[in-house]
Amino acid sequence: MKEFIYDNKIYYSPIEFAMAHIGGTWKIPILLCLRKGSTRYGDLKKAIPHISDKMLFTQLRELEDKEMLTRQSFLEKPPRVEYQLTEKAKKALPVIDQMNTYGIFLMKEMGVFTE
Amino acid sequence: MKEFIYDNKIYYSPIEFAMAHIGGTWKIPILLCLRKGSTRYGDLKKAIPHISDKMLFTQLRELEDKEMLTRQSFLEKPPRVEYQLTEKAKKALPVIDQMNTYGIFLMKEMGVFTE
DNA sequence: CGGTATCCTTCTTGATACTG
DNA sequence: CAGTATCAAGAAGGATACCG
Repeated sequence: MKEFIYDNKIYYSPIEFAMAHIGGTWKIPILLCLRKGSTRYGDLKKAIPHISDKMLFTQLRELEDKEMLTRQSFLEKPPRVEYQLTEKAKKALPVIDQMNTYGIFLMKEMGVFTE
Repeated sequence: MKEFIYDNKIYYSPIEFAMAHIGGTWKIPILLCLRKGSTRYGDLKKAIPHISDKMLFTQLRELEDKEMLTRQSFLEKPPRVEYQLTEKAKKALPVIDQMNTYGIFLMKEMGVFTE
């Protein structure tokens, strides 16, 4: 597999490319919350309590730039914004689920129990 | 899902835990090379030319600490060291393959072609 | 409500050089 | 051959405060 450039960044494998879309600490939790029904900024904050505003903000923008979600803003008072998964993001969900399954396997393997 | 602590580090989901094992830039490429038959430090260097010695060294140690590979050193001249995937790591391979498939899907979607 | 900006710290990665 | 050490640059992440 040859390396390639996308958006001024070099990638050496499809996996690196995939990781740019769903990797890092926050992207998967955000995508999972959106699947579970959260649509608004405040919903996401509640569902992921340990994320800072800055991280939620920057990660949402990155996901939007990568077309993993759409952002629709309504001109109301108080303001309302809705985030939705794109088809591209929905295709990632099975991968994420499998990763989750593997994580649970590892936790059992290492003797990590969660009550 | 409640957060949990393992090895003095806090995790908020099984996915984060899985990512600690196979995430980052280098762990997956290393695991894939070992699957493809590389067993020695030099083999890995050749198969992943853009990795620095420091990164290869530190990532191998981390993977060893996490029991994703075994390191067997032979007292010969010149020295010989062999790395092998553990069962735990082999269980990650389907996840990695699916991630690869998703990466290829994304590349096609974004119009990234590799000759 | 839903951001956005600034500053600062910490973690990750890279370059380089040296060793048993 | 297979590391190991040191230094530095850059990216990622957290704290805090303010805005439309």
